[in-house]
Amino acid sequence: MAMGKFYITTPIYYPSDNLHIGHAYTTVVADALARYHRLLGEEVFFLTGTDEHGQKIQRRAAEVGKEPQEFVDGIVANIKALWKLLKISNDDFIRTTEPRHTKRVQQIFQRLYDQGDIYKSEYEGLYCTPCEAFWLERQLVDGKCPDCGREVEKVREESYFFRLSKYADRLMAHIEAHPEFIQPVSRKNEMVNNFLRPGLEDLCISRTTFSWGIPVPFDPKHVIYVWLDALTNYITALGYPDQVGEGSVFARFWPAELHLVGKEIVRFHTIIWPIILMALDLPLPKQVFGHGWLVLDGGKMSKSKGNVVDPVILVEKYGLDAIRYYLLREVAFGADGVYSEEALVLRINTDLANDLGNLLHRTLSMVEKFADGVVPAPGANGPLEEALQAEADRTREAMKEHMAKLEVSDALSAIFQLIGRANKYIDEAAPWSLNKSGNRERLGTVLYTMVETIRICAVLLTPYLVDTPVRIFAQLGLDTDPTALGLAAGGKWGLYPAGTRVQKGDPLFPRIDWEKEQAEAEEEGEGVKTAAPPSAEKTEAVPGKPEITIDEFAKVDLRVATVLAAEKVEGADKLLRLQVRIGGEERQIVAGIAKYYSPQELVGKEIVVVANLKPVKLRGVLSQGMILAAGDGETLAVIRPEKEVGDGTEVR
RNA sequence: GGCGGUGUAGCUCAGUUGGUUAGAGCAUACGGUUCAUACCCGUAGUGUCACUGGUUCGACUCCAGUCACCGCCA
Repeated sequence: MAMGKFYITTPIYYPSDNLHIGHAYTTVVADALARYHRLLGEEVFFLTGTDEHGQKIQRRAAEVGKEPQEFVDGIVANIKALWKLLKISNDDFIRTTEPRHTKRVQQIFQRLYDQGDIYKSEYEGLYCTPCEAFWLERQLVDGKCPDCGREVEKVREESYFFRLSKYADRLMAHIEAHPEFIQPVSRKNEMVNNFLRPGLEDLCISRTTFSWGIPVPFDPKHVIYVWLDALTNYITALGYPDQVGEGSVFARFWPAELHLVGKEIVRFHTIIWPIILMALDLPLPKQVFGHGWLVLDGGKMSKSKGNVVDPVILVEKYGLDAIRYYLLREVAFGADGVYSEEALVLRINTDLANDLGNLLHRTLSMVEKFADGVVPAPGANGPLEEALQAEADRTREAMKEHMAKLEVSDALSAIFQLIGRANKYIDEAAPWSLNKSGNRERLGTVLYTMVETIRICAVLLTPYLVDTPVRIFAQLGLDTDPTALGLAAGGKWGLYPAGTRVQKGDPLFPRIDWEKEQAEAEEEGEGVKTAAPPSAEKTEAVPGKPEITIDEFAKVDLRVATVLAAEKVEGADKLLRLQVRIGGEERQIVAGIAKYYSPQELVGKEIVVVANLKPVKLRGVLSQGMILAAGDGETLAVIRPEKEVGDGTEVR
């Protein structure tokens, strides 16, 4: 059978900060879809990357005294490490600062200019010089800059514009003719009603107010603004426009089947991007899906709110597949979902530990106890077996139907229904009774059926969980790759070779005692809390600790930080929750200083923090560092630079 | 202010073109089982389907209005 191809993309992320669980969510979903299509036997190209230009990055880099390229290199390394940790199976990773991208963007710009779709004109706006930002009349507060309150001035700036208006009708027609193009449909309505119906204005696509970008090829004082720079990654990564001949990656994979994007960037992907493609005379992507956000109680997570959830910490704590499962299962795709660690633990315990993990564990225990660890050949099927096999087939079909509609959560749900059926089957078939009564043939059938159902579940789970299916296969005594045969063949009943010796191991997912965990976190919090101010007992001897070398001292990254906000941690009388800025980065630090400082008196002050301390949770609140303070238990003083030096400055 | 959406069991949500006792998972209670990670299986629920009015033989499902929340835009 001739198999299709599947080109899927994530947004390219902006490396001004490390990524949080929300970015991981998008990418894990894309990964599951990519793995699923590979399992179907399709040729898949899965692209992700980073959007590295722009004023914000230029400024952040300057704040920490780095060149922009050096700055993004560091963050991009972290992003790549994160995708590796999450076992993201992307086929390429494009950075907009790579020569392969920049030269192609310039080629695209040149072509659009040559054919008259880009023209030079003037942009007039109200400009705040200190903020380097343009504002509209109505955005001003008392005629002043809404950010800093200073005067704005009317500025005329020469700029390049892209003729969006020219293609508006064509785009409208395309959206009407292809209802699946913008998903979910609520997003389509927003785009049509808010932008297309009122009419499109030409788009300003260059800037002269900053320099960190791709220069306009024939007018280098302009840099190409984000639209043409970032969106085009989806084709430059494939080789467009210079490597498009027969047999090229571009020829094979464009147009994309799916651009997965956050709902905040649907507009760019459904209006600007298609029009760029139309101007280039290229086919449009089949679908742009705007998914919801993973929100924490109260709002989108953001650095400044201090509610950022670091996926690295979660993976360390709960394991990769637990996190992947939670992300893929908990949120109905398209809608916003609420993240909470408690919900995560609940999912791990009920679905992964109780249902799936225990199913494998109890099955292997029975194979060991009742059949000396070797899976018997099945005898004749009874009605129970027929029903379960039919259910397994139905599950595979349900999974396919849901995945075709990007209903990842529902697909997983279907698989776990089968797992539930398997648990029920065991109760109904009651192998322990068969063992007691000595009904060997029937017992063999039942044990085989149990094992084979689990094998099929493992195959079905491979798009979502990456380590678990392999572990299941290993415990079942199989040394093959669960994905090897694909979905159709590998999901078929009866492939498990009877006579195989099982290799029972540790439970797949240990149950997590949430209550206990919370209690321990509290205790840990108490411990750190008392450690934060140096303890009184140590003060009698000055050389209280063993000698260290300069290298050992150098491991501690001490930095000046500016306190942006502070508040008491609820339920803890010693703890303050501080939002601090360390150069380009904002963080939350919990410190045991509430008895000595009111929240207000630190705001705006520069303090010194240990920036590379392993993050911990105190009273359930994440603390990403430690502040330095001198104290003897009676008094306590936060260490501050003797004069302002700017946050991010190294202390040594 | 414009456009759109949501409001269903304690919690998170499903509910197809209007049709008999409104569903699932989790949590709760009770029962069963013992192979298993105090696990699994079964049973039981509780709901004025936001509110008001209308259309209809019949509305959670259609229409109008009210309230609350949310999204996009201005």
